Amino acid sequence: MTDEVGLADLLTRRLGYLMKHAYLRLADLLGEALAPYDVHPKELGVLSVIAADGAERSQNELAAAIGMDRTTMVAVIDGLQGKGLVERHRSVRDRRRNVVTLTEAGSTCLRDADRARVEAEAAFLAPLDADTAARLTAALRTLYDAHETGSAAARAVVPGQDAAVCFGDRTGGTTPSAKP
Amino acid sequence: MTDEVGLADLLTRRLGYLMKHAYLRLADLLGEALAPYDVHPKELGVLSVIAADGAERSQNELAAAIGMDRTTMVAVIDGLQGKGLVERHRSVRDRRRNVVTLTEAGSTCLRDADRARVEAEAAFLAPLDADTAARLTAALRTLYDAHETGSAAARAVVPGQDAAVCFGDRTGGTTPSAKP
DNA sequence: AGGAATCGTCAGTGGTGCTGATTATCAGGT
DNA sequence: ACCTGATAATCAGCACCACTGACGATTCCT
Repeated sequence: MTDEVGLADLLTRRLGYLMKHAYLRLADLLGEALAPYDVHPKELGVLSVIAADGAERSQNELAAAIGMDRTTMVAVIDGLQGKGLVERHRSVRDRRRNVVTLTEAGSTCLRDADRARVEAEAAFLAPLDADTAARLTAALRTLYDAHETGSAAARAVVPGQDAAVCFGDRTGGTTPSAKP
Repeated sequence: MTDEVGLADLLTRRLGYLMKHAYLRLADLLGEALAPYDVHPKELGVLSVIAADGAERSQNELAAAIGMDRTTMVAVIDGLQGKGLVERHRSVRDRRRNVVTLTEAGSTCLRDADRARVEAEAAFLAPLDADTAARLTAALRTLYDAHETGSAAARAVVPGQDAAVCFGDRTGGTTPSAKP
C-alpha cells in the first residue's frame, strides 16, 4: 500500500494530467459562476465577440474568429436568440449573410456575466500569489502564440485574421489531428 | 477592420480560452507523438498506473486511481488487451476481480511510448525557457492541489486514496458539477 | 445459510463537434 | 441576360466520449 504515494506522484508529474485537470476545474468554476445568468461559457464568448467589434459580423465570421465550427455557431446563436440575447438580421448588402446583434438584454447579460467570469478566474487563481498568477498567464499566452501561429493557418477561414479555438467551457473537442 | 486586433486581444485575455487552447495543443502533440506506438494518451496513462505498482490491481482500483469511470476502464482495457499489451486474470483470492497485468509487449510499449510522451511535453514547453517552464508546472501543480483536495472527496471512490481525473488526452470530460 | 455489498459488464443516454448535402444568394465571364 | 462557380446559413447524420442504471457473479458480514 505504499504505492499510493508513488502513484499520485506519477500522476501529478504528467503535464497533460495537470493541464487537463486545471482546465477542467476552471471550466467548472466558470460554468457555475455563469449559471445564474443562464449562459454557457461558450455563449458568453460569442456574446463578447459580437459586442467587441462595431462592424456587423456574419455568423461565419463569428465562428471563424472564435474558432468554432460554423454549424455549431448556428446552434449557439439559436440558443442565444431563444433567450432574447441576440437578434438575427439579414444583411441588406449581402442577403446571404445573417448579421447578429446584441439586444439590450444581451448587453446587460454580457456585462453581468463577464464580471462573474472575471471573478471566477480570480477565484481559480486564488491559490497563487499575484506574481505567480501573472507569470502563469504570461507563460500560457507565450505557449498559445508559439503553437497557434504555426497551425492556425490550417484552420484559419477568414484570411488576414488569426483563427482561434473555442472558448473556455468544459466541452470536449474532437479536433482530428492527422486524418487523410 | 481595426477591430481584429482588439478581438484577438479579447480572446487571449481570457484565462479559460488560453488554458483550453494550451491543453488542446498539448493533447494534440501527445496524440501525434504516441500514434506510432498505436496507443492513445489515455491508454498510456492506464499502462503507467498498471506498471507503477508491484501489487496487482483490479480494474476498479485502476479506474479509481486514475479518476476514470469503471465502465470506461472496461473499454480501455478491452482495447489494450486486443493489442496484446495487457492481460486479464481472474484473481484467485477474490474471483470477482480482474487483475490486469502488462505483457512483455506492454512493457516495451510503455517504455517507448512514455519516452515519446516526455519528448512531446518538452516540445510543447520549448517556447518557454527552463525557469519559466518550471514555474508553470509548479503553478499548475499548486492549482491542482488546491482545487482538487477540496472536491476530491466528492468523487473519491476508494477511501484513503485521492481520486484524480483522467489523463492528458484530448477527450472531453462531462464532470457534472452540481447535480442534485 | 442468508442478506448486503462489491466487481465486471453491457445497454442506453446526453452532450459535443464534425462531415456532407441542400437552399439561397452573390460575383464573374461570355 | 445567362450560365458557372463560389459563398452563407441551415439541417441531418455520424462519431466520440463519459456517465447512469441495470444485471449476473462472487464475496463478506452476521
